[in-house]
Amino acid sequence: MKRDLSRIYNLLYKQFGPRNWWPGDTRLEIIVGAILTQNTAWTNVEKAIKNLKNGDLLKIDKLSRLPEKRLAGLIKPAGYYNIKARRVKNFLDFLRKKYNGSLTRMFRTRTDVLRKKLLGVKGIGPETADSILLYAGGKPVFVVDAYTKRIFSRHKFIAHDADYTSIQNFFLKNLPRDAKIFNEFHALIVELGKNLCKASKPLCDNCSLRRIKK
DNA sequence: CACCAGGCAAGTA
DNA sequence: TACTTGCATGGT
Repeated sequence: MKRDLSRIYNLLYKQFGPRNWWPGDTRLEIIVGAILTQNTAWTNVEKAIKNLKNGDLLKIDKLSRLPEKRLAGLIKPAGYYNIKARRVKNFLDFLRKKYNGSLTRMFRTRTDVLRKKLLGVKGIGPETADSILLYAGGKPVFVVDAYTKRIFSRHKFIAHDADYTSIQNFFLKNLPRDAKIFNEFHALIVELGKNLCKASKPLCDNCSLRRIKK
C-alpha cells in the first residue's frame, strides 16, 4: 500500500506538480482563504481576497477592527458571506485572546494541542484546521477534502463511508511524515479532482487516476 | 435552466 | 449517534 501511494504521488507530480501551494502570500491570507473556500470554488474566493487586499485590510489589526457587516460585504463573492464573516471574526478573536494576536505565538503551540484549540473555534472544522496547520504553519498534517474522499474511495483505497479521521489515518500510515509531501500531495489531489472527475459521476475507464496512469 | 464548488454547525429523532 | 438542512455567490 505504501508503494501504491508513492507511485500515485509520483504519477501526479509528473503530471501536475509542483503546485506551489497554498495560493496566498501571508499566513493570514492563507487562513482567511481556508475559511472562505469552505464548500466554495476558489475563483470566488480570489475575488473576496482581492477586495480585502485592495482595501489593505488583510492584516490582523485592521481585519480585527473592521466591522463584521463591512467584512461580510467585502467577501460577498465567496458566498455564505454572513457566516464566513463571523467565522473569520471568530478566528481573530481566538487569536487575540489566546495568543495576543500573534500567529507566530500561535504556531509555537504543539501541533496536536493547537489542532484541538482550532477545532474549538466556531466555523473551523477538520479540513480548515488542518489546512491552517499545514499551509499557514508548515506543520506535517495531512489535509482531507471532498476530492480526496471521492477519488480514493472510488479507487477502493478507502471505504465509501469512511470518515475524516480514518481517511487521514490512511494517508498518515502510508506516507512519510513530511510537511513537504503532505503539502504537495493534497494540492495534486485537488488538481486531479478539478480536471478529471465531475462530481457524482461514477468511476469510469477514462476517469481520474486511471487516465493519468496511461 | 440545473447543478456544483478545496465545509461546518445546528436542529431533529 | 445518524441524518437533514441552511448558508449564497459565480461558473458551466
